[in-house]
Amino acid sequence: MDVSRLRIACSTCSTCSTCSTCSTCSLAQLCLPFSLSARDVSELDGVVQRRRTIHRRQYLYRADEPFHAVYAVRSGILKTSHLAAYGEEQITGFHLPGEILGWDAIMSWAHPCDAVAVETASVCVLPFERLEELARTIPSLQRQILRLMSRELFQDHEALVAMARRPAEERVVVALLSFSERFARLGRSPTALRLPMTRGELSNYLGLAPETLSRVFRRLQASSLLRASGHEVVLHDLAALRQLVGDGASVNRQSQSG
Amino acid sequence: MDVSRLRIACSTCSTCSTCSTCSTCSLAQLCLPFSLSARDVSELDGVVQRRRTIHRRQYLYRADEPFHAVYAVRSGILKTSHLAAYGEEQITGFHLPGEILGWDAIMSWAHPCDAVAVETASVCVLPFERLEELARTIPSLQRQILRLMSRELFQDHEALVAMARRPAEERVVVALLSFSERFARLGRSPTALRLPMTRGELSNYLGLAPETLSRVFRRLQASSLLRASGHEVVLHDLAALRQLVGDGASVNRQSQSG
DNA sequence: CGTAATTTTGACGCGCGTCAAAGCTTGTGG
DNA sequence: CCACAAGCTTTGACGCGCGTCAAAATTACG
Repeated sequence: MDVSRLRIACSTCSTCSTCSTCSTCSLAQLCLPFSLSARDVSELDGVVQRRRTIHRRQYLYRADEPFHAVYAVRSGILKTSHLAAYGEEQITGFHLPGEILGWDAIMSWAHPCDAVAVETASVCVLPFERLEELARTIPSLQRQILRLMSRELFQDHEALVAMARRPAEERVVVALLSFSERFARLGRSPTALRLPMTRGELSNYLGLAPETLSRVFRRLQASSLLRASGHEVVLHDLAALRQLVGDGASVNRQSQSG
Repeated sequence: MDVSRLRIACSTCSTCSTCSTCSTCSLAQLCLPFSLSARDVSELDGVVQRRRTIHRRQYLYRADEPFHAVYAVRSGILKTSHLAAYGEEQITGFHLPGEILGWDAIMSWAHPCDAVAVETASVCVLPFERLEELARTIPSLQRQILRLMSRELFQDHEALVAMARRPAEERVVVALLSFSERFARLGRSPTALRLPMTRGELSNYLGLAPETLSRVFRRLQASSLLRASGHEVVLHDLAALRQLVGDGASVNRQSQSG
């Protein structure tokens, strides 16, 4: 799927008129690989007018809250975390600009997890029922919604596989490479990463103790595969890192299309 | 969502004319909580005509095969398994009658995993593009597809949480309780389970060594919480098992609606 | 009924979680 | 702009849960 073929004009993004050139557009994920009629464009535009800003540590939504909308991240990073037994939280995802969260609430019509800003973030509110209606009249939008949910399923399966079979070091590298690719898609550097979440959040996401994550970082640093200081991480050898986790292509085969 | 309100007549299921009374109907998952016009019914019916039988150990589809359809399980159990690094497989799900698999292929238009019959199974082929078309004219079908994918997202997150935070024993019990509920929904006993997969498959699914699973079963048996012999497992005390994993309601809050 | 696959059992070791304490950041108020 | 406090991160010591290996017991299947 060639990103350069995106042709929808999108008024929510102030820095561009066509999504094909603007990788940080909050609606990159909803922008369609096919052209839309002017009418469709204006309707889609109408859906995405409302914005919300969520400051660091604040909730976008909480578990058990009624479901009204999904959210496209415009800037900043959010995390979704589930309550595990007992009291402990488990982070199931970090959500970068251009990504959409909230799909897991459709079934029960309530959010099954908390969504919290890891750093101050801005999101675009996409009222679900309006999106649904619109999807009926715009086939490529319907397809795109299914594609996005499908991708999330795929990614969750990848995460499950990593959790079940990979040792600590590989899990960390898998996560770093995932961030690298997603940042690259946003036009940022794939090697100089700014990870605003705490070590504790990252280790929780990976199913590790913070101490273990720290030790893994130390070891990777000793092998000069990366350099980490605070929230800045520099990956020195992407190829070597990819090789470490036994791949380079297959792990994230799906991640470029969207 | 009251199952008794299901009113769609479904010709693919020979044992009933209305899904409200037939819990084993292969299309239970697609049957809608709202009534449909006679025209809608016949169109939906047309989509689900084709069947496939898959014998034990045979593939329904393989990783990287092009995507054409999702599949509703009519009878038997299938597993979906991903290739992990290196050579090792990781089972990401078991699929019981009434459940639908294949949604994770929409994004890349190719199946990201293998689907194999754990015991001889029969599935209903649901050509995706016809389903998509139909969803445009039947809003409640569109909604239902989104709900099903949403539920799978939710369940994957639950699995992730269990994998990341629960010790071996709890993971096993969580899985057993999940099977119990799903069998119950099919009108089978929630306490006398027939688990056709091998211990190796079950342990793989749980991210454990077969030896560990065996020992966990022995311990649970010693506490007379259950009795396992071969593929037959009898749960003696559902309440105690639920308490063991710190819950009974919240873990599967979403599982009854569908 | 015999051979292969699966399951169980025991012994053992290691990866990673836990605990505790010492650096290091970050943010706030004087 | 510095000082102090609260939180975050790192380090080391230690123990345990679970994976690994090996072999016996059981089951499945031709």
